[in-house]
Amino acid sequence: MSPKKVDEKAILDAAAEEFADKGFSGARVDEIAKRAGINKAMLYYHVGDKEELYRRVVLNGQQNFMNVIVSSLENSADAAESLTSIVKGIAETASENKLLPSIIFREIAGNWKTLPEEGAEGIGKFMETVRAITTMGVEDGTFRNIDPVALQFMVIGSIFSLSLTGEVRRKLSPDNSGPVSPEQISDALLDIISQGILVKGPVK
Amino acid sequence: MSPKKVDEKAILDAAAEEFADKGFSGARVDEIAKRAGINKAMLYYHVGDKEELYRRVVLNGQQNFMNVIVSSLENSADAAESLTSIVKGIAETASENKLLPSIIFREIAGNWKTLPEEGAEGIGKFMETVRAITTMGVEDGTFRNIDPVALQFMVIGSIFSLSLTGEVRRKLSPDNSGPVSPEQISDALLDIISQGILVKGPVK
DNA sequence: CTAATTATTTTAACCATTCAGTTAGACTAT
DNA sequence: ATAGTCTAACTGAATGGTTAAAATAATTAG
Repeated sequence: MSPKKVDEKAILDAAAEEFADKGFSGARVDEIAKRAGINKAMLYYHVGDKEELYRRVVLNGQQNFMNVIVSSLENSADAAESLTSIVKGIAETASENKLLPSIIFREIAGNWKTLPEEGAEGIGKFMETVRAITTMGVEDGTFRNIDPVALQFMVIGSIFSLSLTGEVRRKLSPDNSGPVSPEQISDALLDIISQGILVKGPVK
Repeated sequence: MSPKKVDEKAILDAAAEEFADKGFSGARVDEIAKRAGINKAMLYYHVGDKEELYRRVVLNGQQNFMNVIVSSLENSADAAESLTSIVKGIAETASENKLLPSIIFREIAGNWKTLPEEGAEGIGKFMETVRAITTMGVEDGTFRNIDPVALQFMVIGSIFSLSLTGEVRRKLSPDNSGPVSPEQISDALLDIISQGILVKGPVK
């Protein structure tokens, strides 16, 4: 077995970028090859066809998120801490790696029709995890009796839309762009989620 | 000027469905024609090319949303009421009409590259409106000092992701699917947004 | 009112291009 | 020589868009 000249990671990175930008049907295999600086045929030789590229890219991204989530849970004592940690982790991961958020947003938009089997499985696992946290929080009295699924989609929908639009917002109105960095995003989100928006005490 | 035989609305409805399902690049003009029950050439004759179809469909959907928002604001006395009314209105519109949510989600995913000029403008107006509400709420002391943009994306990201995934969630786990109807969605969202998730009083 | 004429609407077949995927063979290292 | 790595050029299918002519409706002439 001789060493491969072509860096497989470079191909997958290029594919990730292209899929994130254009979606599965919009992505061009020639463009992926070009971004990776190789001949298109190499792409088929080393990785496989367009669907295989997509599968690999989705799985990679999913693994990133699952790692963050799992380690968040391991290092947290109670539900509130878990949620905080997960939100921070997701925001962080989403900012480094816009590919999965954008893919998931597209899949949501298109009713999960392009998603490979393994992808659906990973997302299912993520959903269960968040639900577990919320349920735990409700049962031990830390959280009010809220809908776990609603919270789950609030978290993911909010973080992903904030992460994906950060750059554009900053470009369009640099002074008034709202949260852009992962820290800003998770802070803003956690503040609203945990405290709500209403003033509770007597209005001064 | 003789009356047109082909119903333009039927074409736009078909286009909306196809674009919502597959996105701009995934959508097939032949499929749109088929869904509308007409010959493909008719589509070019009566409406225009693929981009024109997209433009029209996006504008239509945007108008829907703007109508809801404007009438929400007219009939509301203060910021809290406005927000409640807007959330309900958006949830309602998003459920009847999944096309704009899915288009917006795709545009967010792809950094607004496919969106026609007029579309960007409409979305900008929507953003300003929500920001105005939040700012008002903060200034009159109804809301805490929260980030308006963060709230805006929480609202839109949450409602859209909940609306778009409602069917799938119900299909996957009928008993534990979370909010599906527009009422359920807006109630759940408003509950969390306004109250937060944490138990405020002493834990029993 | 009917026939001829003109204008509009519809269709089937077609064209041109894009694009995923292939192949035959060149190059390189062992 | 042999096995693995790479490339330019190609192929076939899909698809956006066109067109020439048929069908239908509207208008006018007799």
